[in-house]
Amino acid sequence: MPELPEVETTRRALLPYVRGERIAALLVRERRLRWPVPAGLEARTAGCVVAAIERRAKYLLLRLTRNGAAAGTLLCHLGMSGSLRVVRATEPPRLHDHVDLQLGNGRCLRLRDPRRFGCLLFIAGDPHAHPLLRGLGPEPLSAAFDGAHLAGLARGRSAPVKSFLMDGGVVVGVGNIYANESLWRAGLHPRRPAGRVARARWDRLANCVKEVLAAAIEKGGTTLRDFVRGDGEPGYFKIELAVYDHAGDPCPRCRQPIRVERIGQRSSFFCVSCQR
DNA sequence: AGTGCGGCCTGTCCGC
DNA sequence: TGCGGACAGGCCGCAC
Repeated sequence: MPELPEVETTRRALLPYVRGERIAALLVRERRLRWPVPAGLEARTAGCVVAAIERRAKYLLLRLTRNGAAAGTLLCHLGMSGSLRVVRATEPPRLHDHVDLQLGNGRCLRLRDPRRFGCLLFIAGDPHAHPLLRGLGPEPLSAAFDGAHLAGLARGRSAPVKSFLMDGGVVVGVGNIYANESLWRAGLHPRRPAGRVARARWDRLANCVKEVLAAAIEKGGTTLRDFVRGDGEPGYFKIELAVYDHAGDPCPRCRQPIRVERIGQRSSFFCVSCQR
């Protein structure tokens, strides 16, 4: 399940193989993703150069140029089962390999997404003005994300702090796993109403989010080779998780058993003893 | 405006 | 062993 660290790891892994390469052809085998892959995308992208790969939240942005001038952006989201890999153009596609971006260097950027929660869209103008990106909160690892930002938005909000933290308008890239881990690290009970979190605790939470995500990205760097080896699965890395999927296990801090409850339709793992 | 929830999908796991 | 059902997940879009 690609969360922000996985998406960023993917971006870094693809960059050396894709940046500056010409698109020989775009091949779409399955258009039915979260939104249909736009008709005519093949013609729009063929001959373009992938000038850069950026990331915004969990979206990857492939900046295209034609004759050196901006020619639009491919916007890709991996949903929860998606992966992007660089393979040799001759490698036969497997089940759920929906899109190939065939490159001039004999390689191929291959999108695989069994559950089809992901998307591949084209944006002609400024991608950050696109409805999907326009309303997003700050990047969690940027300076704009801090305790003051969280405290300001939380004023008067009754939603559980966990739901608040997973709201993309508040901060991007904090999915269920990292929300659980960050709240445990910060000692915050996931059900506490966001409007009733003391000011100093927002500073702590912001720092914990940054630490958890940065550590995961660092871990991802150790498995970069898996992404281009072209044999098996895209090497999602294992991260040591303190609470997520550890119901009943002892809390690493106080040894009390980890509880699991549903908050906002999501499984929430926490320690009743040291999260308040 | 804020909040909660349904729906999109398939692979995996569990119990019968 | 085979089968059905629950569940996991991000996140849009709707209803209140």
